[in-house]
Amino acid sequence: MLALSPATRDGCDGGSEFLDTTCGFSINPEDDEFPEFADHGDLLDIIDFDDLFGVAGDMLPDLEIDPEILAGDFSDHMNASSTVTTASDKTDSQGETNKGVSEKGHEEVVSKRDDTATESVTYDGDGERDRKRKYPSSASSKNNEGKRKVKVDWTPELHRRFVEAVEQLGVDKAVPSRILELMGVHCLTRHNVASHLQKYRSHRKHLLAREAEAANWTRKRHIYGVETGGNINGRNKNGWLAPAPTIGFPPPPPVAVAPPPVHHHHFRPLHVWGHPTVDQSVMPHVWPKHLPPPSNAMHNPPFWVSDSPYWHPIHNGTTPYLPTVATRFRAPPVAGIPQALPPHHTVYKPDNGFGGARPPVDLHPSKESVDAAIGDVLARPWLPLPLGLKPPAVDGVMSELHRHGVSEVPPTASCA
DNA sequence: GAACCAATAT
DNA sequence: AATATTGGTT
Repeated sequence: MLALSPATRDGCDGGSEFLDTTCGFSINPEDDEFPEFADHGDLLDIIDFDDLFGVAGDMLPDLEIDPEILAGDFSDHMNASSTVTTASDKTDSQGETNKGVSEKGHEEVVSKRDDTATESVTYDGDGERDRKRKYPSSASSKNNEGKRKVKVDWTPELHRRFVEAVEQLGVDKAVPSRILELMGVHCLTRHNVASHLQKYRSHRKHLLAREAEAANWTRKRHIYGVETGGNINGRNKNGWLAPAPTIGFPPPPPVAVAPPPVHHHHFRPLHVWGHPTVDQSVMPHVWPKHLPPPSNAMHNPPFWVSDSPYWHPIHNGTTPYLPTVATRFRAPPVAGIPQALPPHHTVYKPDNGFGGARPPVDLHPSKESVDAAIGDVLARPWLPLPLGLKPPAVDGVMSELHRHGVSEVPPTASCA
């Protein structure tokens, strides 16, 4: 793979051999692991490769190899040094100089393709799939006369810095040039950042709209539905602060919160787009794939399953945190362990997506409403299911319980 | 020249 | 389909 330079921001971790003052990246000639990190046990923990690159490994950041290197013996170069430098001191069409990256971060993930290269090479750590073309023809075939357009690989680390910069500036005041300054990643051009910013805003807009609708839905629950589990006077029944007004979901419990997954020591790895953090392998096959999973709590029950998708603001305690739908899901109560029973399940109403007066019944609830309804069910599975949701088959439940060591099921609580 | 947005390419 | 880049406009 590329671009995992273990150099730290203060350059104190002995990763200097990987520290590239230009836009560099590390290549590992090994297929299965990243031996250059072998001496940095923490790094292996810090970096969740599955999160970063997806289980399938097909969303790996691409690596562009300097044509000069490609012209030569590729493997020799790889073996000679795990750092390959490209895109240094190049000028893009705007005349902005790619000054290169002086990586001071924990794990620099910066790469940049050079379209003048005749080949784009991807190293994804998989011998079977270690090279592939991406955007093979664009600049090579039609922009070959000296223009040096490079395609930026917005790796999670790069994006993390981007988001940090945006948040630091404020989303409204964040303009490409300022972002670029704050990021301190000099191999990017203003145009690169502008493009990314455009997408970021677009995504954010979408996200906010979605959350607004979810919040709207929640609000309607309060207005029309039954009290939903104890949001009283801004606090829920356990005394936690109510969620922010625009966020319709409860915040993570402050005490009973399970620590984040143990492999996330120093930062929560960011997603590559389209690659959810949640381990899909633990999901029931029947789970609708467009819905967030009901957490893998059955295996390792966190009470708070949270993700930090690529585009989301970084949740480091100092920056705003926008919970996503996925963050609403908590572990279902364990069979046999009594829990305080909230009064009722919410009465779910179809949602036409608009607030205000009681909406006319719409037989096509929005996806958000369905998501929220399912989320609510998962949060309070002991309550009757809302209309339209079917309980799982008893057999399935029993076998699942057996799998988790629950062989005895107490008599029916008959609270239906 | 910068920023934004739409179109286009991959 | 998602994402990055390019090009046009302000």
